[in-house]
Amino acid sequence: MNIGDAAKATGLSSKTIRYYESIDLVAADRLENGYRSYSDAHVHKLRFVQRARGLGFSIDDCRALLSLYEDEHRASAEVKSIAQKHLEDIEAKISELQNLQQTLSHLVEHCAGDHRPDCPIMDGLSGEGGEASAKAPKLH
Amino acid sequence: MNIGDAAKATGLSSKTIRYYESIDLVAADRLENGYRSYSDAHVHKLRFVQRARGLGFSIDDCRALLSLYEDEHRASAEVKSIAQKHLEDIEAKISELQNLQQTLSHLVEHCAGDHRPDCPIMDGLSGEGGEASAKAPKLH
DNA sequence: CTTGACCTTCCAGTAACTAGAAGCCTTATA
DNA sequence: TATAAGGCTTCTAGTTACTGGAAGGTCAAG
Repeated sequence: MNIGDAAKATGLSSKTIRYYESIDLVAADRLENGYRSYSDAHVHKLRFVQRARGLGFSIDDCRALLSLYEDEHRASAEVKSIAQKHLEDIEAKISELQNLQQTLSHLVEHCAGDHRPDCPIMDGLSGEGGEASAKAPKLH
Repeated sequence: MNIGDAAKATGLSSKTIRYYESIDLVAADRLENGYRSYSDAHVHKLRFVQRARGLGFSIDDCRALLSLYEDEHRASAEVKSIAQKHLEDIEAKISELQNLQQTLSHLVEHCAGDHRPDCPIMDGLSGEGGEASAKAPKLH
């Protein structure tokens, strides 16, 4: 099938599929006219990547997972280790965001939000009264 | 003071401060030798931005917040609206990540993580038995 | 034979920096 | 006074994972 059909079959855009090929993640065959041609196996790999990306795995993780996917003799420990690392990253990011959420919602709650200039949010940002952001770790 | 001292005073790197100037976020004066020169007011603005970034505000948000910061007649409602929008984004992202975390931790828990190839994580990614990632929204 | 829907490649832009190169300025020391 | 270390300058390019758009080739239908 052509790239458009592969796109429909996987939920990825044609652009994305071409991009994946350009970074040597999932290659396609070529027809005589230069068009890309996708088999069921190709589509499976693309869907695999689509699901992994949907779970937040990086492209590099996807690369590793794909090669394990194709490896008959893989050890599930290798897969698990990648997933566990990713899970830890996610959990760390959740904590970060929860910190931010706490700090921010505090500030927002205490802001009148009217026509006057007085604003606890601004005070927090300009460093008045305790370091509002002192504990807020960097995003990403 | 020179950029290096401003960096120490704000917790930002010199590179970052130059970058902020290049995108017209916080400009510095210039000495005769071409060096950037920072006053206390400059440093305050930089720290303001540093705190806002620490709370996850985008550069564009920072730009808006800075101009409100400098505006004697601002309405706190404007500040609050920016913060509230950001807070909602954060909360949305937390939910997304919590979804991923649930799905992933499920898969990870059920993976033996040994030398054998059988792997529920792989099964999930390859689409066997229910769409593991169907509900997982995109990150970012 | 032309229209429209495909397909191709290549270039640029996104967010917010960060790294590195090449070269000037300043300050301290031998 | 020469020089070496360190700080400053600008500019380019790389990071992540795509996305949009331009210019042009291909194919099926009417």
